[in-house]
Amino acid sequence: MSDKNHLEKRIFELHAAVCKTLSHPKRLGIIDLLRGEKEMGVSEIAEKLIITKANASQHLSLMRQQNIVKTRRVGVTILYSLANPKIIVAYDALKKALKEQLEADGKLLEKF
Amino acid sequence: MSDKNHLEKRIFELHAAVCKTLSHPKRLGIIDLLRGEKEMGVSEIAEKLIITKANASQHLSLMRQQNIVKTRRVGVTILYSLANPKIIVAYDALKKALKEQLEADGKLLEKF
DNA sequence: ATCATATGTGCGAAACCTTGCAAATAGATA
DNA sequence: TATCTATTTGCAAGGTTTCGCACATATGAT
Repeated sequence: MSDKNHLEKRIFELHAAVCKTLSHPKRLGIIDLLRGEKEMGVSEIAEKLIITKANASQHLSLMRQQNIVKTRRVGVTILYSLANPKIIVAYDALKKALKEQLEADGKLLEKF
Repeated sequence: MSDKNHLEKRIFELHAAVCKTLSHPKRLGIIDLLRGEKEMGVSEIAEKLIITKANASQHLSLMRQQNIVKTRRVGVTILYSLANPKIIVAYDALKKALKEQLEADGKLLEKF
């Protein structure tokens, strides 16, 4: 029991760590940019999200540590892409749950 | 375009806010306790997670603000339950993605 | 080797999160 | 009303996150 509880605790911690990485609007924006097998360099990502390159690099670095994105070097640029496309499934499931919740609350946003 | 971008930004912010709420081990523990239409009082939750009642109440309050849990009063105790069971779908999807990632990394945890 | 360009890193300030503890509240029941 | 119990809230300490800025590094081309 102590063992099982400890394992469960570890799992919650890992799960929470990934959620935490997903819990920033800019990082969600990055995931959305990269969905569908896309690859992008830091500068392009920074430009589309309207943030500094350094800041984009910081977020990407965090996401790489969590194995949410992976990198590939092509010449002088580093292309980022999703390391685990299944993350998108969770991303979409949460978005769907939120959408239905908003609709139920009458605060519906079309285009969601 | 400015409008669409702004809306998207709002959506990322909402999505991120919910992710943030899900990004704490104790709160994931609470969700896990409440899955499957279960209802529980603050004291019982605090006891099972081995945290103080005040702390459990603090986490629950945060989750109620995000409409992740809802409450119902029965006599002197306040029963908490999941407000939006679809959140569990996202929760499980992420867990599954993590599981596969860990297995691919060779760091597999059985019982996950 | 030197330069130009694409990324990454270190640092400090401000904002934010988590916790325990003590005190406050809200119903229920006598 | 007085009181009991379950829950909530206020607060301060300590920790973490995010950001911009300046600087550092890496690769390719000249």
